[in-house]
Amino acid sequence: MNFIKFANVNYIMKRQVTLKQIAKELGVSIPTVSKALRDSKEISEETKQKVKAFAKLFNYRPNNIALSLKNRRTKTIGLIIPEIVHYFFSKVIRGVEIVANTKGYNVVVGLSSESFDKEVINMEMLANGSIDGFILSLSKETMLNQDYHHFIEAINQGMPVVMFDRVVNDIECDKVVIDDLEGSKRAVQKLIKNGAKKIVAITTKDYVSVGRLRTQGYIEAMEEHNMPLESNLILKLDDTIDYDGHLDLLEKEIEQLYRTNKGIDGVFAVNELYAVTAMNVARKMGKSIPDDIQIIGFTDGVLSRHASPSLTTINQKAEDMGKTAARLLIERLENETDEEAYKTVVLKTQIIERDSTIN
Amino acid sequence: MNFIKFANVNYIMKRQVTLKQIAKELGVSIPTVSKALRDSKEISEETKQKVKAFAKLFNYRPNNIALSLKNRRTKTIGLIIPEIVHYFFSKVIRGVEIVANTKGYNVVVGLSSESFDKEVINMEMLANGSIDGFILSLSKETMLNQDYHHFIEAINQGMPVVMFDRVVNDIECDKVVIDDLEGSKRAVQKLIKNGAKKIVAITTKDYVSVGRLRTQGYIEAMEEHNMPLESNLILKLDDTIDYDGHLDLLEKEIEQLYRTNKGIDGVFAVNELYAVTAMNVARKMGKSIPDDIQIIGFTDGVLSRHASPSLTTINQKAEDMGKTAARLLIERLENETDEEAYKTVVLKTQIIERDSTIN
DNA sequence: TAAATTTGCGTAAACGTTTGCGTGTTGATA
DNA sequence: TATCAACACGCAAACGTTTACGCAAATTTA
Repeated sequence: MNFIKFANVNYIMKRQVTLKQIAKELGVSIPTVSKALRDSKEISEETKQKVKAFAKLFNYRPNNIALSLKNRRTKTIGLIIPEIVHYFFSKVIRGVEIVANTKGYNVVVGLSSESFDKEVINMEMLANGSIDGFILSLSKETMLNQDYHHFIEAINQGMPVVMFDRVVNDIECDKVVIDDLEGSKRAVQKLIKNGAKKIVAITTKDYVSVGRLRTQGYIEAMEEHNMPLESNLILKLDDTIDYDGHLDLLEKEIEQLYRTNKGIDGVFAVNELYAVTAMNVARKMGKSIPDDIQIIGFTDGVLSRHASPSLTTINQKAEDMGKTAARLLIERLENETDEEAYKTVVLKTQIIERDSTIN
Repeated sequence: MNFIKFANVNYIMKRQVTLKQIAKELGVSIPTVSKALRDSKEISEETKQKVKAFAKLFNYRPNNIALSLKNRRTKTIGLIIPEIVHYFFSKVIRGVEIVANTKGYNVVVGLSSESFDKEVINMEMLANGSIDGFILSLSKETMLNQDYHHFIEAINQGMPVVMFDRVVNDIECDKVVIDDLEGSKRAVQKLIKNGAKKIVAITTKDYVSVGRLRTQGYIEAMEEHNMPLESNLILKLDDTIDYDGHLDLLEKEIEQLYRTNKGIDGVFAVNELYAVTAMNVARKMGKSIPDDIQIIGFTDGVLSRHASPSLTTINQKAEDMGKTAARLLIERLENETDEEAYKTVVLKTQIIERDSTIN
């Protein structure tokens, strides 16, 4: 007999009790126990009482794995994200968790670390019966490679997939995105309306789908207001993997941008790291925010909120995105009906006004 | 027959193939297929070839749930954390993921949201066979309640538990913590050595174990240097749940602290939110950092790194903590040996020098 | 050529459930 | 008292694996 000790008291270690053990102990069959616990009318009141009492005493809980095997559904969602130490993605996780849990689902998280191979491996680890469906956002490498066979295979095997934020249009599955183009357009319009004359965009290379759309939003807003649209006003940064010194390089590039383009008075950045760095560099160069330069960044995260002055941002709706993705997936898992109606939900962004713009 | 479509090509939808189907197709028994795939010498070369070819063609993968049931181990770790939109905890997750994945484990994440009930519910959802062991950090409410029955029950049922960061000493299980006391002591010593004469501590209420220890570190350092130790130099904040306006309140309290204690020239904060807020408030009051006031915060996160000036911090070793916890758990899961030797691993912190102190 | 061994496969049981169905016992009805 | 329904339970099969064991056929040995 095994013991465990707490506060100097020894507790008998009772391994998780099964139907079999209850049945044996009570001298009935396993199905009888099962039925008694599920209140089947096949079983007499007396037996039910007995079984229930015993089950309660020994804290019986049906083994989830056995149920999963029998039901051929695990009530578990696989969530693959490119990076977890990241405000946006951790908020998405939270959204997924909240909806999943209220519907009785668990969430297993896989990290691709922006790597194609890890994305594939993670999906393979989960696709063998461990989960009922995927929620995922593409790694940067996958976007570069444009190799989507692992998604196709998953869908192919009847495993529903919901993509969010970084999606691939060609694949037929449910998707959740925000109005990247519209949102950036409004941000740039706000800078223009606030009187900015020379606005730069700090963005990523075009293979990042959301980066491309946000850049496009900047361009359209500028064009519609007949603002000077020069290619050197658009700084496209290579944000592959964070390495040490990444931040230094970022600062240098932005400083360079300011120096080669005198008179910049507006900055539109596609993420909050770029925005806050743009602000810090400007301040080090003696500029005042928002009087000399106004700044708006995408993604409303901790950096924006706690920067000084705080940053005006476009809310990326991370938690909503997670919740929506989870709802879409669970709906598809539980309604075998409307087989082929894949949806793409577009979430509306809004501008959170803070102190890096004139309000 | 079902189809899926990609790039305008129809693919036949092949549901995950099983041993049974392969057996039927090849006219052999299920065990033969199983053995063939596992290269058993009971099976002839010829049959092996045939089976393997077929399995490869149909991309056979053993069903994980069935394996879990048979082996009575899921190769899945349950990770319960109080909050996910949080630099420290998301880094811990990453650490756990990395180690878990390299050892063939999955990680299912549960969020307690600092709530006792959710912590219990999450553990119950997972403890019924879904996972092999827990890694967890206590919710604030649990620390307040001091109700640990759910941990005891888990351990009681033979489910190993590893606690990290916010641990409870009375429970016998593996633990990973950092040298909170030692680390804070060194931080405060640094401020003293740098010439600070009037140092405040901004900390949490004492029921938060790590807060208590860090406060204790401050006190010991102050005492050892014969510095004035006044109770109004220690600001103990109630950091239960983030509600809207939480930040405003925080700023007010800190401003109050500065106003009632003239001549503060050193701040020791137990987390980076407090540190960055202390800095922002000081700056708004016209103080210069680090010339007028030097600041050191616990936890080396994004806020500290991207604040301006950047914050000197104590590295909380989040990723190491996750990795260590995962290693401890997996070791216990895989070595049935050394039954009762529970370990507590203490990770050493170090000070990351940045611009909020004179270096 | 008979006996012993090896080879190659199938059977059965197990992991922990649930559910359809069969069956013996009880009590009521004719 | 014979017949029938209702009751209360057990059996079997199923989910997808793995593994110990049994057994016939093929091969080797004496």
